[in-house]
Amino acid sequence: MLRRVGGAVGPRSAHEPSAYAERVLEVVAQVPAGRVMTYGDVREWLGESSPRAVGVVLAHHGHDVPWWRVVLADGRPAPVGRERALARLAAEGVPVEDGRVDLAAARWDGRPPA
DNA sequence: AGTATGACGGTTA
DNA sequence: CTAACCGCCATAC
Repeated sequence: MLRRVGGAVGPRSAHEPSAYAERVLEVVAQVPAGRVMTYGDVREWLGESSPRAVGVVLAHHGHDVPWWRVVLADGRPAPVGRERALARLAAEGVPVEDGRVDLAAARWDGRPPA
């Protein structure tokens, strides 16, 4: 799992992600390349929270996780950095059509790829 | 401590 | 098919 990237695991900045936020980041970090997940799916994995909360967490602490693999329920990337996300997704081989990910084909069911 | 905001989702019009 | 509204809940101020 992707713990801190800054080296030491000890004391970090004052704005350390809460346990809840880490849980969200954890899930997103597990999404394999070439696959995507919706905010609602992440929420389902967590068993609680709400898609909005997931978005807020990613917006503030998603810098270290493949946030572009988390898309809206309709298959479109989040409004912020949508271009960047589409480029990344396409590069990973995710089926994208007219700015929308083909969820039927790329939606990750949470099962290990291998 | 209370209020406002936001990388959303689903329903209704 | 598109547009608008409400509900949701952690985070920021």
